[in-house]
Amino acid sequence: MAVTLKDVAELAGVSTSAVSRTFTAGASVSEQMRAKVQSAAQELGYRPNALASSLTTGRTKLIGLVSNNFHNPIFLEVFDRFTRGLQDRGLRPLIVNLTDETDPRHSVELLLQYSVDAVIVASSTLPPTFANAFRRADLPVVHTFGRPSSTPQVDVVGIDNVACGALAGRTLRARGYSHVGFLGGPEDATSTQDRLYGFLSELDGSPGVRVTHSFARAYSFDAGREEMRRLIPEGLAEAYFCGDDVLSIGAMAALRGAGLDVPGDVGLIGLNDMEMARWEGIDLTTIQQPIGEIIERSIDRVIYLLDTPDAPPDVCIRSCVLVERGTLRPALR
Amino acid sequence: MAVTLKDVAELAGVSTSAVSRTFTAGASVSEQMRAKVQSAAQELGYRPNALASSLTTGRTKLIGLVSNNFHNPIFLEVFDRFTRGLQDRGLRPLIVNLTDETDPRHSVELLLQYSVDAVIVASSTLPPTFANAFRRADLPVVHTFGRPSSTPQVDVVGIDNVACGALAGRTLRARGYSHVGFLGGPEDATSTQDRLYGFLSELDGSPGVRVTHSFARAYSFDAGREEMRRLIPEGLAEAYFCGDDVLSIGAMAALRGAGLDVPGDVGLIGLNDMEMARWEGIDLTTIQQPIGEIIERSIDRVIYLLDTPDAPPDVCIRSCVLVERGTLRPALR
DNA sequence: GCGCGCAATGCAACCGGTTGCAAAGGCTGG
DNA sequence: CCAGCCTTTGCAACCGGTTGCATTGCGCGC
Repeated sequence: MAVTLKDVAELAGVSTSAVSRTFTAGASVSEQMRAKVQSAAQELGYRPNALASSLTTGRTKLIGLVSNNFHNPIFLEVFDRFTRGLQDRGLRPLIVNLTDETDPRHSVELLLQYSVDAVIVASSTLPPTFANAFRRADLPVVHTFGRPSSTPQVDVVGIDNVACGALAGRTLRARGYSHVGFLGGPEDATSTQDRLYGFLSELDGSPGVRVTHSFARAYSFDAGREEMRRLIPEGLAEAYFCGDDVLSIGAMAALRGAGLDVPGDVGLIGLNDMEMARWEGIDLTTIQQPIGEIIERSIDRVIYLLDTPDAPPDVCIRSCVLVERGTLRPALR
Repeated sequence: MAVTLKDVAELAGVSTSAVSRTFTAGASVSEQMRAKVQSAAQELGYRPNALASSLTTGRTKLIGLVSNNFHNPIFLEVFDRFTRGLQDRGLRPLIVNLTDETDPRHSVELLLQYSVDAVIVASSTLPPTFANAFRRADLPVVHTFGRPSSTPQVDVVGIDNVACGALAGRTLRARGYSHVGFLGGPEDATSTQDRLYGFLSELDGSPGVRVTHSFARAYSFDAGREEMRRLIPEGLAEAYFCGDDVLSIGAMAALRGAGLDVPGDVGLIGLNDMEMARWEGIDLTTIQQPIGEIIERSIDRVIYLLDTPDAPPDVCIRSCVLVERGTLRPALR
């Protein structure tokens, strides 16, 4: 069995309170006492039980990390940064992998049972209602990659997808493409809807630019490839703004597989700037989402909410920039 | 504040024991009692506190999941399967992201503080001593993707890397390549060493087959690309067995970037068969590791160890098969 | 009608810590 | 030398559950 507070107290010949205080920052303990306790603790190899102490302190330092993006390579980066960022700050991520089968409500109950201190929902495809459910259970929650709102129910950290759509539209227009396409992610995702809206609004009224759009069933390579293969016989646009990078890479594979050149015959622009976008052989022109900043901010915000549970929901939008690589033709001049 | 057992007991007008038993499978409770308690619990929205109960039961249902592979796309699949598999069985993964900076001992202490019931170490690059550290702390541990041993200190589930190396060697020989190369992962990883050993042993004494080898600094795209670029001016082998798929893809990018054709000028064979290996445009011939089976087995084994902590360490080896795609020339005939 | 066995229930101790409160001790200043 | 204050320490209650044990009550057979 594990070494307990009591064992240490006995060995040191002091009360359990003294031992507890030795391991509690800012408690009133004399130097001798601390030394005595620590040597006893050392000798026994004592480690305080974080879960037991959570009972009285009300803090578990456990943070629920909920996502449904376990198939998108970008998630590797997201996940790496979240786990590192949390553990660097003494917090532990408790992962919930949302699959199609799992009932969303179930994840709320689950995280409540483990008394997580807060929840991070990391997904651009989950509806706002999902994050709200945690809020209703009185859990601080941050929706990372969520849709910005002027009347937010929960904290949101993310990007302005409408602006990204517009940026993509502007970029394609500047390249002189006269027929551009939007090859979106799942139609019901808010990120898809917003990007399309921005894209269309930007190009609406641009003389001589025709815009078409369609949707892939998911943010995935296969979905991008399938949708592009479907489009080829129907007649292609000159360039596509794809839902995200992995979708773009799928679309690129379909195009090249059909003997078409990118960017010679068809241009592509993605969104995310995941690591793979830089790979030689892919070299995708894309809109960069500042993942690192978004995640840092999400963690900082979650920590703030721990001490300020009643803080009004805040929305933090980071701006995106174009990363020029090799899948669009050069700008007109 | 959250609803507690006591609140429910009060509302239902029964003892706290009765409420506790209602939520404990196999406890002695009458039907009326259960109904009464459940309706009270329902009314208050009561959820038992898993952490509090762990104090007396000694079970947290938390499983430490430790890895250092957060940059390899294969880990997406591994991670997805582990988190799903565990949660489907009512267990919660507690992630530890091992970075170069973090002291390995720290992760032991951390998981002990959270009283995890067991630990899964998912990595082919961590040394066996790492997993042993958990064992010494009396935690059941399974080393997934670990090196098989005839005198294991901990449970291991994985593949026979020596056999994989041999399979790769046989495959290349059957294709009639007369100069083959091993482009391994990090030299200090046991998986790299074993694959090289199997590869060399298999080809040793094959008349007319010359073998060279070198190592990339990591299992990553960039490392594979770098190493292949370094090899190009030095003179290439006709085909390479690469440390894993992502390394192969990096090597492929370097070759194609240098104007060489795969498999026309240089053949490639990888290991893992990650999702990306199937992508059009990659179409990598590779040795398939049965990830799904390995992970299922790891989880089953961990669950077994929960009830049988003193079970002698067991080694489970799954066999690998060649997946023929488009990066090797056809077999001789 | 009585004794017995069994199922259902409550009491209270306990899991491993934390913390308010009061007592003890040391130090200060007068 | 004493009063008073502050620091240090221990006691005991408590966090939210679980469980061994004793008690109660019921149904049954004779």
